[in-house]
Amino acid sequence: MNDRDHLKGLGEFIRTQRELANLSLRQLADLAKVSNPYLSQVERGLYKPSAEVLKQIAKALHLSAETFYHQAGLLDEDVRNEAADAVESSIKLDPRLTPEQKETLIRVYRGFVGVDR
Amino acid sequence: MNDRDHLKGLGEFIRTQRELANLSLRQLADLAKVSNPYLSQVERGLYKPSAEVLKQIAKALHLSAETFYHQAGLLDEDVRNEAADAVESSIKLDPRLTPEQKETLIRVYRGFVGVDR
DNA sequence: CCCATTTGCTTGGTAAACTTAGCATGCAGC
DNA sequence: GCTGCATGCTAAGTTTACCAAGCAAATGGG
Repeated sequence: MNDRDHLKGLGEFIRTQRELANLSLRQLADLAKVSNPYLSQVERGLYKPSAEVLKQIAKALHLSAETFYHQAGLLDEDVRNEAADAVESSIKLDPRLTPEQKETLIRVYRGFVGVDR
Repeated sequence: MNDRDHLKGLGEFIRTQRELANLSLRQLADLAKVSNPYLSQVERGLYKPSAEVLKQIAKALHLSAETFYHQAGLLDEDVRNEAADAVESSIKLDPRLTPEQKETLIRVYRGFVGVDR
């Protein structure tokens, strides 16, 4: 098991978030005040960004720094799979969703993770 | 105004905590798995430790990593829509989902709640 | 006193984070 | 066709986090 596997995960996570925000690599790099080649390398898992860079990226994407630290494995706690139930329960608790929409989302989610309840 | 001033604050903070715990520099260095010269330099504000080192130090001192990140100025911002974003962030953190699946789920979710970011 | 141990620090080096300049492709308008 | 601009990437360099070895001052026991 490569030590840098979780790094790659972090990079993919950043790239996904960037694309969800419809930002180009250069745009995000400017917002986060890092060079674009460096961001490129981070997203491909070649380097692990410092916490400050993570913080800037988080800010640029309007996400919490905690989210990124967690993804980067920088927050000590529990590698528990409570994350799985977190998706379903947060869906169930979201007041903006109708019951039908909740059901749809959970179905899609379970299809992805292969849960069979 | 020197850029390293807040760094010095962090170093002093670490040193204070270490002394409060009655640990020698070398002892804490061992616990945190860093070299003792390096810890010495960190405490005097010469270097800014990575988040991982901070995490190890926090653990060794039985303090929360958040405390240190905050002290290091790595955590300040953005405590906003915590509840409203619960669905999205839990999706993002779910290790069983591929980036593509996360993207799909979030798109569906945003479609439902009518978010436009 | 002497020796051992512990304290924090300096020096010199390596590896990795991060930058600047530039390359290649793709797409818009002319 | 070109031209210009945006995209992401590579190559080569600088900076800095971090380590191993070792040094000087203090402490304490014999």
